[in-house]
Amino acid sequence: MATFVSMQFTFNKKEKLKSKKLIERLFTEGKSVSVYPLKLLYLKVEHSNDCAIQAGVSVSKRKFKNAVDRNRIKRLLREAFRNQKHIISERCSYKYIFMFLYLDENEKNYVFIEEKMTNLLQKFLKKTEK
RNA sequence: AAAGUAGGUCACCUUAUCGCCGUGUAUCGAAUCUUAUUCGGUUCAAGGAGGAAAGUCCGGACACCAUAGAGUAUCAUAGCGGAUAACAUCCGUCCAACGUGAGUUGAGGACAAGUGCAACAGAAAGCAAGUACAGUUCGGCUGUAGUGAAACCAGGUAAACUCUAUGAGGUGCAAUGCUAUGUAUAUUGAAGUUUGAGAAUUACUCGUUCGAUUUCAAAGGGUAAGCAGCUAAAAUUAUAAAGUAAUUUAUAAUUUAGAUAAAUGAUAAGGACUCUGAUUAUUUGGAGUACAGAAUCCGGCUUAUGACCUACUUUUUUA
Repeated sequence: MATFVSMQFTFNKKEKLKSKKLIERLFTEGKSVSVYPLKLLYLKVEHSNDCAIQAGVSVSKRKFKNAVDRNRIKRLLREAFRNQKHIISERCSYKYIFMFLYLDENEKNYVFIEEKMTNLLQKFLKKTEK
Protein backbone atom coordinates (compact mmCIF):
# COMPACT_ATOMS: atom_id res chain seq x y z
CA MET A 1 0.00 0.00 0.00
CA ALA A 2 2.86 2.32 0.82
CA THR A 3 4.28 1.86 -2.68
CA PHE A 4 0.92 2.70 -4.20
CA VAL A 5 0.78 6.07 -2.42
CA SER A 6 4.31 7.02 -3.42
CA MET A 7 3.54 6.12 -7.03
CA GLN A 8 0.86 8.78 -7.13
CA PHE A 9 3.45 11.53 -7.17
CA THR A 10 5.30 10.33 -10.24
CA PHE A 11 5.16 11.91 -13.65
CA ASN A 12 7.11 9.74 -16.07
CA LYS A 13 7.24 9.19 -19.78
CA LYS A 14 4.03 7.17 -19.96
CA GLU A 15 1.99 9.91 -18.39
CA LYS A 16 3.20 12.57 -20.79
CA LEU A 17 1.13 13.51 -23.76
CA LYS A 18 3.37 12.89 -26.76
CA SER A 19 1.43 11.91 -29.83
CA LYS A 20 1.11 14.83 -32.20
CA LYS A 21 -2.14 13.48 -33.59
CA LEU A 22 -3.76 13.47 -30.17
CA ILE A 23 -2.52 16.96 -29.42
CA GLU A 24 -3.99 18.27 -32.64
CA ARG A 25 -7.32 16.63 -31.84
CA LEU A 26 -7.19 18.09 -28.35
CA PHE A 27 -6.76 21.62 -29.63
CA THR A 28 -9.56 21.34 -32.18
CA GLU A 29 -12.14 19.21 -30.33
CA GLY A 30 -11.19 19.65 -26.66
CA LYS A 31 -13.25 21.39 -23.99
CA SER A 32 -11.78 23.77 -21.44
CA VAL A 33 -11.92 24.83 -17.80
CA SER A 34 -10.00 27.79 -16.44
CA VAL A 35 -8.90 29.28 -13.15
CA TYR A 36 -6.84 32.34 -13.99
CA PRO A 37 -3.94 32.22 -14.84
CA LEU A 38 -4.32 28.52 -15.69
CA LYS A 39 -6.44 26.91 -18.36
CA LEU A 40 -7.09 23.22 -18.89
CA LEU A 41 -7.98 21.69 -22.21
CA TYR A 42 -9.34 18.16 -21.89
CA LEU A 43 -10.72 15.43 -24.11
CA LYS A 44 -12.18 11.99 -23.38
CA VAL A 45 -10.27 9.32 -25.33
CA GLU A 46 -11.24 5.73 -25.98
CA HIS A 47 -7.95 4.09 -26.87
CA SER A 48 -4.98 4.79 -24.70
CA ASN A 49 -2.32 2.98 -22.72
CA ASP A 50 -2.47 1.96 -19.06
CA CYS A 51 -2.54 5.42 -17.53
CA ALA A 52 -5.81 7.14 -16.85
CA ILE A 53 -4.54 10.57 -17.77
CA GLN A 54 -1.94 11.80 -20.22
CA ALA A 55 -0.96 15.40 -19.68
CA GLY A 56 1.07 18.04 -21.43
CA VAL A 57 2.04 21.61 -20.71
CA SER A 58 2.17 24.60 -22.99
CA VAL A 59 3.33 28.20 -22.67
CA SER A 60 2.90 30.64 -25.50
CA LYS A 61 5.90 32.15 -27.20
CA ARG A 62 4.26 35.55 -27.38
CA LYS A 63 3.93 35.92 -23.64
CA PHE A 64 7.34 34.58 -22.71
CA LYS A 65 9.95 35.51 -25.24
CA ASN A 66 12.88 33.63 -23.78
CA ALA A 67 13.17 29.88 -23.72
CA VAL A 68 14.46 29.99 -20.16
CA ASP A 69 11.27 31.63 -18.90
CA ARG A 70 9.06 29.23 -20.83
CA ASN A 71 10.93 26.25 -19.41
CA ARG A 72 10.59 27.66 -15.92
CA ILE A 73 6.79 27.99 -16.21
CA LYS A 74 6.44 24.57 -17.78
CA ARG A 75 8.42 23.00 -14.96
CA LEU A 76 6.30 24.74 -12.34
CA LEU A 77 3.08 23.58 -14.00
CA ARG A 78 4.36 20.06 -14.33
CA GLU A 79 5.42 20.02 -10.69
CA ALA A 80 2.08 21.37 -9.54
CA PHE A 81 0.19 18.76 -11.55
CA ARG A 82 2.45 16.02 -10.26
CA ASN A 83 1.72 16.92 -6.66
CA GLN A 84 -2.02 17.46 -7.07
CA LYS A 85 -3.08 14.86 -9.61
CA HIS A 86 -4.27 12.42 -6.91
CA ILE A 87 -7.38 14.62 -6.70
CA ILE A 88 -8.38 13.30 -10.11
CA SER A 89 -6.88 9.83 -10.32
CA GLU A 90 -8.79 8.67 -7.23
CA ARG A 91 -12.21 9.72 -8.49
CA CYS A 92 -12.07 9.69 -12.26
CA SER A 93 -13.22 6.60 -14.14
CA TYR A 94 -12.72 7.57 -17.79
CA LYS A 95 -9.53 8.15 -19.74
CA TYR A 96 -8.61 11.70 -20.54
CA ILE A 97 -5.88 13.70 -22.22
CA PHE A 98 -4.98 17.07 -20.69
CA MET A 99 -3.16 20.19 -21.82
CA PHE A 100 -2.39 22.93 -19.34
CA LEU A 101 -1.99 26.47 -20.63
CA TYR A 102 -0.52 29.42 -18.79
CA LEU A 103 -2.26 32.69 -19.59
CA ASP A 104 -0.57 35.34 -17.47
CA GLU A 105 2.34 37.38 -18.77
CA ASN A 106 4.27 37.41 -15.48
CA GLU A 107 5.99 34.62 -13.67
CA LYS A 108 4.35 33.58 -10.38
CA ASN A 109 5.84 31.55 -7.53
CA TYR A 110 5.22 27.87 -6.97
CA VAL A 111 2.87 28.15 -3.97
CA PHE A 112 0.50 30.37 -5.96
CA ILE A 113 0.49 28.04 -8.95
CA GLU A 114 -0.06 24.94 -6.86
CA GLU A 115 -3.07 26.56 -5.17
CA LYS A 116 -4.57 27.48 -8.52
CA MET A 117 -3.90 24.00 -9.84
CA THR A 118 -5.84 22.48 -6.95
CA ASN A 119 -8.79 24.75 -7.64
CA LEU A 120 -8.63 23.99 -11.32
CA LEU A 121 -8.67 20.23 -10.86
CA GLN A 122 -11.59 20.41 -8.44
CA LYS A 123 -13.51 22.59 -10.88
CA PHE A 124 -12.81 20.05 -13.61
CA LEU A 125 -14.21 17.24 -11.45
CA LYS A 126 -17.39 19.14 -10.66
CA LYS A 127 -17.94 19.88 -14.33
CA THR A 128 -17.43 16.33 -15.55
CA GLU A 129 -19.44 14.64 -12.83
CA LYS A 130 -22.61 16.54 -13.64
C1' A B 1 42.95 57.85 -5.60
C1' A B 2 40.41 58.85 -10.29
C1' A B 3 39.91 58.04 -15.49
C1' G B 4 41.29 54.62 -19.10
C1' U B 5 43.83 50.37 -22.19
C1' A B 6 44.85 45.14 -22.81
C1' G B 7 44.43 40.15 -21.10
C1' G B 8 42.68 36.20 -17.94
C1' U B 9 39.45 33.34 -14.30
C1' C B 10 34.70 31.89 -12.29
C1' A B 11 29.54 31.49 -13.50
C1' C B 12 26.54 31.21 -5.94
C1' C B 13 27.48 26.81 -2.55
C1' U B 14 25.92 22.74 1.07
C1' U B 15 22.27 19.37 3.25
C1' A B 16 17.37 17.00 3.46
C1' U B 17 12.61 15.42 1.19
C1' C B 18 9.74 14.63 -3.39
C1' G B 19 10.44 14.11 -8.82
C1' C B 20 12.55 13.87 -14.38
C1' C B 21 16.29 11.71 -18.36
C1' G B 22 19.27 8.16 -20.45
C1' U B 23 23.49 4.45 -18.81
C1' G B 24 25.25 0.27 -15.92
C1' U B 25 24.62 -3.72 -12.05
C1' A B 26 21.45 -7.06 -9.45
C1' U B 27 16.68 -9.14 -9.34
C1' C B 28 11.38 -10.34 -10.64
C1' G B 29 7.74 -11.19 -14.52
C1' A B 30 6.30 -12.05 -19.71
C1' A B 31 7.31 -13.55 -24.87
C1' U B 32 10.25 -16.56 -28.41
C1' C B 33 12.77 -22.70 -31.31
C1' U B 34 17.62 -24.19 -27.08
C1' U B 35 20.69 -22.65 -20.02
C1' A B 36 20.46 -16.91 -25.02
C1' U B 37 17.74 -12.57 -26.89
C1' U B 38 13.85 -8.90 -26.55
C1' C B 39 10.17 -6.16 -23.69
C1' G B 40 8.31 -4.36 -18.91
C1' G B 41 8.71 -3.49 -13.41
C1' U B 42 11.74 -2.86 -8.89
C1' U B 43 16.53 -1.97 -6.03
C1' C B 44 21.26 0.21 -5.98
C1' A B 45 25.39 3.05 -8.28
C1' A B 46 27.82 6.90 -10.94
C1' G B 47 26.35 10.88 -14.37
C1' G B 48 22.93 14.84 -16.62
C1' A B 49 23.13 22.71 -20.30
C1' G B 50 26.63 27.36 -21.78
C1' G B 51 30.44 31.01 -22.03
C1' A B 52 27.87 32.61 -24.89
C1' A B 53 24.00 26.53 -25.48
C1' A B 54 21.76 32.68 -28.68
C1' G B 55 22.15 35.27 -33.76
C1' U B 56 22.50 31.46 -37.94
C1' C B 57 27.03 35.55 -40.12
C1' C B 58 31.59 32.66 -42.12
C1' G B 59 34.52 27.92 -42.40
C1' G B 60 34.72 22.54 -42.18
C1' A B 61 33.29 17.19 -40.93
C1' C B 62 29.33 13.91 -42.36
C1' A B 63 25.14 12.39 -45.75
C1' C B 64 22.52 12.29 -50.33
C1' C B 65 21.87 14.04 -55.61
C1' A B 66 25.84 11.19 -61.23
C1' U B 67 27.26 14.15 -65.01
C1' A B 68 29.24 17.26 -60.00
C1' G B 69 32.00 18.03 -67.63
C1' A B 70 33.20 22.92 -70.63
C1' G B 71 32.31 28.14 -71.08
C1' U B 72 29.86 32.58 -69.38
C1' A B 73 27.66 34.99 -65.46
C1' U B 74 27.53 35.55 -60.13
C1' C B 75 29.66 35.67 -55.25
C1' A B 76 33.80 35.88 -51.82
C1' U B 77 38.85 37.17 -50.48
C1' A B 78 43.06 41.02 -51.32
C1' G B 79 50.34 44.75 -48.07
C1' C B 80 54.07 40.80 -46.84
C1' G B 81 55.16 36.19 -44.16
C1' G B 82 53.21 32.19 -41.23
C1' A B 83 49.29 28.81 -38.49
C1' U B 84 45.19 25.54 -39.61
C1' A B 85 40.92 20.28 -41.69
C1' A B 86 39.24 25.06 -43.40
C1' C B 87 37.95 30.24 -43.07
C1' A B 88 35.94 36.46 -44.01
C1' U B 89 39.48 33.25 -38.21
C1' C B 90 44.24 33.48 -35.55
C1' C B 91 49.68 35.00 -35.01
C1' G B 92 53.92 38.05 -36.49
C1' U B 93 55.39 42.26 -39.18
C1' C B 94 55.49 46.82 -42.49
C1' C B 95 52.61 51.12 -43.86
C1' A B 96 48.49 54.65 -43.03
C1' A B 97 44.82 57.08 -39.83
C1' C B 98 43.19 58.23 -34.75
C1' G B 99 44.67 58.91 -29.46
C1' U B 100 48.85 63.05 -24.53
C1' G B 101 49.54 57.69 -23.75
C1' A B 102 48.81 52.28 -22.73
C1' G B 103 46.80 51.14 -27.51
C1' U B 104 42.86 50.93 -31.36
C1' U B 105 41.20 50.72 -36.39
C1' G B 106 42.19 49.67 -41.67
C1' A B 107 36.72 48.84 -46.99
C1' G B 108 45.92 48.59 -47.23
C1' G B 109 46.50 44.43 -55.32
C1' A B 110 46.12 47.54 -60.06
C1' C B 111 43.99 54.17 -62.59
C1' A B 112 50.94 53.78 -68.52
C1' A B 113 44.14 48.51 -70.99
C1' G B 114 39.41 50.95 -71.55
C1' U B 115 34.97 53.56 -69.55
C1' G B 116 32.77 56.66 -65.76
C1' C B 117 32.87 60.51 -61.75
C1' A B 118 34.77 65.17 -59.43
C1' A B 119 32.04 70.29 -54.46
C1' C B 120 33.76 75.61 -54.70
C1' A B 121 36.34 78.71 -58.11
C1' G B 122 36.86 79.07 -63.41
C1' A B 123 35.24 80.60 -70.30
C1' A B 124 36.62 75.49 -70.09
C1' A B 125 38.04 69.58 -65.70
C1' G B 126 36.25 66.57 -73.07
C1' C B 127 34.12 66.83 -77.85
C1' A B 128 32.57 71.98 -77.01
C1' A B 129 34.13 76.65 -76.69
C1' G B 130 37.23 80.80 -75.11
C1' U B 131 38.81 86.68 -71.73
C1' A B 132 43.01 90.22 -71.70
C1' C B 133 47.97 91.41 -73.29
C1' A B 134 52.34 90.40 -76.25
C1' G B 135 54.75 88.01 -80.38
C1' U B 136 53.84 86.38 -85.31
C1' U B 137 55.65 82.94 -91.00
C1' C B 138 48.73 86.56 -90.18
C1' G B 139 46.58 80.12 -89.27
C1' G B 140 41.12 80.41 -83.20
C1' C B 141 49.76 79.69 -84.58
C1' U B 142 52.82 80.58 -80.00
C1' G B 143 53.71 82.58 -75.10
C1' U B 144 52.12 85.02 -70.59
C1' A B 145 48.21 86.42 -67.11
C1' G B 146 43.70 85.09 -64.35
C1' U B 147 40.67 80.22 -61.40
C1' G B 148 42.15 75.82 -59.08
C1' A B 149 45.17 70.44 -55.86
C1' A B 150 45.27 69.75 -61.27
C1' A B 151 44.38 73.45 -67.60
C1' C B 152 44.82 70.05 -73.06
C1' C B 153 48.34 66.40 -71.19
C1' A B 154 48.93 64.66 -67.41
C1' G B 155 47.05 63.79 -62.21
C1' G B 156 42.94 62.01 -58.33
C1' U B 157 39.16 58.26 -57.55
C1' A B 158 38.55 51.01 -57.93
C1' A B 159 33.05 50.93 -49.62
C1' A B 160 32.84 53.45 -59.52
C1' C B 161 32.37 49.92 -63.58
C1' U B 162 36.60 47.22 -64.69
C1' C B 163 41.34 44.39 -64.71
C1' U B 164 44.70 40.84 -62.01
C1' A B 165 45.42 36.61 -58.63
C1' U B 166 43.06 32.80 -55.65
C1' G B 167 38.69 30.06 -54.22
C1' A B 168 33.41 28.40 -54.64
C1' G B 169 28.69 22.00 -57.96
C1' G B 170 23.80 21.75 -55.30
C1' U B 171 20.85 20.46 -51.04
C1' G B 172 20.95 19.79 -45.78
C1' C B 173 20.33 15.28 -39.82
C1' A B 174 12.95 17.25 -41.39
C1' A B 175 20.22 14.62 -44.74
C1' U B 176 20.23 9.36 -45.15
C1' G B 177 19.48 3.85 -44.01
C1' C B 178 16.45 -0.06 -41.83
C1' U B 179 11.68 -1.96 -39.59
C1' A B 180 6.24 -1.93 -39.09
C1' U B 181 1.35 -1.03 -41.13
C1' G B 182 -0.63 -1.17 -45.98
C1' U B 183 -3.80 1.14 -50.58
C1' A B 184 -5.24 5.36 -55.09
C1' U B 185 -1.89 6.01 -58.90
C1' A B 186 2.75 9.04 -60.14
C1' U B 187 7.83 5.52 -60.11
C1' U B 188 11.32 1.59 -61.81
C1' G B 189 12.66 -2.71 -65.07
C1' A B 190 11.70 -5.70 -69.60
C1' A B 191 9.34 -6.13 -74.51
C1' G B 192 6.57 -3.96 -78.89
C1' U B 193 5.18 0.63 -81.67
C1' U B 194 6.84 5.72 -82.21
C1' U B 195 11.77 9.76 -83.52
C1' G B 196 9.99 13.81 -81.20
C1' A B 197 5.92 17.95 -77.64
C1' G B 198 8.61 18.23 -73.42
C1' A B 199 11.38 17.15 -68.59
C1' A B 200 15.94 16.90 -65.41
C1' U B 201 20.86 18.66 -64.47
C1' U B 202 23.44 25.38 -61.18
C1' A B 203 21.28 31.45 -63.18
C1' C B 204 22.33 31.04 -68.74
C1' U B 205 24.60 28.46 -73.20
C1' C B 206 26.76 23.99 -74.91
C1' G B 207 26.98 19.14 -73.51
C1' U B 208 24.81 14.94 -70.95
C1' U B 209 20.62 12.00 -69.22
C1' C B 210 15.45 10.89 -69.72
C1' G B 211 11.36 10.62 -73.03
C1' A B 212 5.07 9.56 -76.10
C1' U B 213 1.88 5.04 -75.87
C1' U B 214 0.52 -0.44 -74.97
C1' U B 215 1.41 -5.07 -72.22
C1' C B 216 3.76 -7.75 -68.18
C1' A B 217 6.48 -7.67 -63.60
C1' A B 218 8.48 -5.20 -59.39
C1' A B 219 8.19 -1.60 -56.03
C1' G B 220 5.80 2.39 -53.96
C1' G B 221 2.08 8.00 -51.93
C1' G B 222 1.08 8.91 -47.11
C1' U B 223 1.03 7.67 -41.71
C1' A B 224 5.57 13.79 -39.05
C1' A B 225 5.08 5.58 -35.97
C1' G B 226 9.73 2.95 -34.05
C1' C B 227 15.15 2.06 -34.42
C1' A B 228 19.84 3.59 -36.35
C1' G B 229 22.39 8.27 -37.74
C1' C B 230 23.55 10.21 -32.03
C1' U B 231 27.88 11.45 -29.75
C1' A B 232 35.33 8.77 -28.09
C1' A B 233 36.25 13.42 -30.59
C1' A B 234 40.50 18.20 -35.73
C1' A B 235 38.19 15.61 -27.32
C1' U B 236 39.89 17.43 -22.32
C1' U B 237 43.82 17.97 -18.63
C1' A B 238 49.06 17.80 -17.19
C1' U B 239 54.29 17.70 -18.40
C1' A B 240 58.34 18.19 -21.89
C1' A B 241 60.42 19.84 -26.57
C1' A B 242 60.32 23.21 -31.19
C1' G B 243 58.76 28.24 -32.46
C1' U B 244 58.90 35.70 -31.11
C1' A B 245 53.76 33.86 -31.50
C1' A B 246 49.35 31.51 -33.56
C1' U B 247 50.42 26.47 -33.31
C1' U B 248 52.81 21.70 -33.79
C1' U B 249 55.04 17.12 -31.86
C1' A B 250 55.79 13.45 -27.94
C1' U B 251 54.36 11.05 -23.32
C1' A B 252 50.85 10.15 -19.38
C1' A B 253 46.01 10.33 -17.35
C1' U B 254 40.60 10.89 -17.98
C1' U B 255 35.58 9.50 -20.29
C1' U B 256 32.60 14.16 -20.23
C1' A B 257 24.20 15.24 -21.62
C1' G B 258 21.80 12.73 -25.63
C1' A B 259 16.06 14.78 -24.92
C1' U B 260 12.27 14.55 -29.22
C1' A B 261 5.10 18.98 -27.13
C1' A B 262 11.90 18.24 -26.01
C1' A B 263 14.96 15.51 -19.32
C1' U B 264 18.75 18.44 -16.38
C1' G B 265 13.42 20.38 -11.65
C1' A B 266 10.46 21.83 -7.01
C1' U B 267 10.27 22.85 -1.75
C1' A B 268 12.64 23.75 3.04
C1' A B 269 16.90 25.03 6.10
C1' G B 270 21.80 27.00 6.52
C1' G B 271 25.98 29.64 4.51
C1' A B 272 28.62 33.20 0.87
C1' C B 273 28.47 37.87 -1.82
C1' U B 274 26.09 42.77 -3.25
C1' C B 275 22.77 46.92 -2.17
C1' U B 276 20.10 49.24 1.64
C1' G B 277 17.35 50.79 6.63
C1' A B 278 18.28 50.84 11.91
C1' U B 279 21.61 50.57 15.82
C1' U B 280 26.20 51.42 16.94
C1' A B 281 31.27 49.28 16.66
C1' U B 282 28.86 44.29 16.23
C1' U B 283 24.51 42.98 15.87
C1' U B 284 19.79 42.99 13.32
C1' G B 285 15.58 43.86 9.41
C1' G B 286 14.55 44.03 4.12
C1' A B 287 15.71 43.34 -1.09
C1' G B 288 18.69 41.00 -4.65
C1' U B 289 22.58 37.08 -6.82
C1' A B 290 23.52 38.92 -14.33
C1' C B 291 22.83 37.29 -19.54
C1' A B 292 20.49 33.21 -20.58
C1' G B 293 18.45 26.55 -22.02
C1' A B 294 21.89 21.58 -25.74
C1' A B 295 18.61 19.44 -30.49
C1' U B 296 24.02 16.01 -36.06
C1' C B 297 29.02 17.51 -34.47
C1' C B 298 33.37 20.73 -34.48
C1' G B 299 36.63 25.78 -35.50
C1' G B 300 35.58 30.96 -35.45
C1' C B 301 32.89 35.78 -35.67
C1' U B 302 28.98 38.89 -33.71
C1' U B 303 25.55 40.27 -30.03
C1' A B 304 23.65 39.93 -24.47
C1' U B 305 25.79 39.93 -19.54
C1' G B 306 27.40 39.65 -13.30
C1' A B 307 31.71 39.40 -10.23
C1' C B 308 36.87 39.08 -9.45
C1' C B 309 42.18 39.17 -10.68
C1' U B 310 46.76 40.70 -13.33
C1' A B 311 49.76 44.03 -16.27
C1' C B 312 50.18 48.77 -18.33
C1' U B 313 48.97 54.30 -19.44
C1' U B 314 47.59 59.39 -18.13
C1' U B 315 46.35 63.04 -14.43
C1' U B 316 46.30 64.65 -9.29
C1' U B 317 48.01 64.32 -4.14
C1' U B 318 51.79 62.91 -0.47
C1' A B 319 56.95 61.62 0.67
